[in-house]
Amino acid sequence: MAHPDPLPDSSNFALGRLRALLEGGSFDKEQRLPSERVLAAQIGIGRRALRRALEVLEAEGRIWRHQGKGTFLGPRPPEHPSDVEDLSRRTNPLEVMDVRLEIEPALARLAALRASNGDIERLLHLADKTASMSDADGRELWDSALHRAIAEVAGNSLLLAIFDMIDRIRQDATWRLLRERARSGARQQVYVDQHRRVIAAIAQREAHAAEQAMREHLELVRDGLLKVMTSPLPDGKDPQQAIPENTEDQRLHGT
Amino acid sequence: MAHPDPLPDSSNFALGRLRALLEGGSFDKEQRLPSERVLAAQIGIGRRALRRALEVLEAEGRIWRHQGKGTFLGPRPPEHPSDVEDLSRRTNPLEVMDVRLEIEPALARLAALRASNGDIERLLHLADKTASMSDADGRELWDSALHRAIAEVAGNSLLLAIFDMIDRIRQDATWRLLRERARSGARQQVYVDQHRRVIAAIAQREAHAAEQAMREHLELVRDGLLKVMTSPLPDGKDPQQAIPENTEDQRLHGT
DNA sequence: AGGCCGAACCAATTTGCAACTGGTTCGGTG
DNA sequence: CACCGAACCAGTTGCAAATTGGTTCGGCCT
Repeated sequence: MAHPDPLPDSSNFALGRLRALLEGGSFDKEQRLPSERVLAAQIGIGRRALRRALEVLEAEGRIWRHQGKGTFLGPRPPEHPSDVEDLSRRTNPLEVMDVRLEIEPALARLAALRASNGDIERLLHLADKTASMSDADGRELWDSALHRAIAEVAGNSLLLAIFDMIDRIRQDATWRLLRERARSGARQQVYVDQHRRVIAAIAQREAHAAEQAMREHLELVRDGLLKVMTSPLPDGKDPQQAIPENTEDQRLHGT
Repeated sequence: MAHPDPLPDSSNFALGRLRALLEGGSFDKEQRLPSERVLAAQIGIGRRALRRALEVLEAEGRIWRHQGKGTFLGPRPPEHPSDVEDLSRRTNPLEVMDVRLEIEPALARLAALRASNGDIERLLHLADKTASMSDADGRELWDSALHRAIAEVAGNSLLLAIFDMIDRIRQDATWRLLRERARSGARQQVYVDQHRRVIAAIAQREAHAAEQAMREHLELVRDGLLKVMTSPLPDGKDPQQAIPENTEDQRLHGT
């Protein structure tokens, strides 16, 4: 009886009954099955026996179940991964920077190709705002607004949505402390200059220059982040405590 | 009095009063202002006058407002763009394919570097399932599950989240018809072969081959999409009606 | 003892409703 | 004419109730 294949239905009446329903394509062609309580009553068996049969079908990949939702036909759909809280727990700042280095230079290049004069005025205004902020919190807000404005100007709605997802993770409170330290001191002025260089390239419609300027900017941001993460704090605190475990470098194109 | 600068408060008592509050950094250092009704009562003016003053402040970028939420200091945050319905209305299949061509080859390469034997078994099982489906709906489901499994194996949580966003848009009902046509006929068998080639490269840990195989697969999918979109239907229907206006080719790296 | 059923409870999700917010219109007042 | 008060519309949030799968328990039958 130690048969490795769980298919024989001989030992289970409910399983055969369920398979018949599934193959029959019932349920109004919807993917959702009735609730376990209803289904058990329909077949005329107990809920415990029904669940044992459903476990088999789920293991075979014919159905998938989720607490609070129901039981459905077909392969299990992806979990909703856009929750910023969950996601910012699973990823880490270096992953984020690698993806930003992949996305934002392309956005800057597209922005250079499509920016109107009004767009450029708006970017300059945001750059001024960013530079004029005195507190770290204000800098973060306006810096984010500037980078997003560039993404808007690029005119690719899907890339903009991807940027927004990354940006929301970036602004998560967990990493605020880390980024404030990476942004502190003389680095801030360099960032301001780099912002202006990106916008200047966009204003002159030099796509490649804009792409390169953005890449240099983000590489400096990443380098600052790396230094903060790997070097100990002057007062002795351990910076690693704020960083999830997965810190390996994952280049996207370095075949 | 056609002064271009909207700053003079002389004509408006409420505006000066509001500016004083904003500069004073009140409101418990929170970004949220009291509701219009409360704020109007505090200042001692009517709601209509208050709103006129708030319009000026909003145009200057000092505050932003949203119905149902409230009035806040600082730059306007990005609208939540992860709603699949809104997003699939704004983007188009070609934008999606361009981004997929940017993301998924990288995922295949990473998957080749990190796949365990169990992962590879799972990918093969999904490929078999995809190939065995007889109806278009089933093919779509299992094809999506296969591509996502590769993204899972890649092990970069942020890229996985980005893939999921794209995939949810891809599965939107609006484009179902279009993709079914692009997938029809002999093309289906080629897709099956390409899937197996990608998985074979992953199984042999050949990162570059996996990346290239995935790129070729997606390029063929995009070409099929292009043909369907640009050529008229045999029965005379206009395929353009299902496609938003923004159909220009937006390469991400073709400087 | 083992298998099954009914019932109850837990936990995650969806749904519906009430409260609140900005957006708008209307009539009244000085 | 500018302003106010009030009412209503529309979008958002928060919370409680209902629903669902996940789990445990006691009782019944073979």
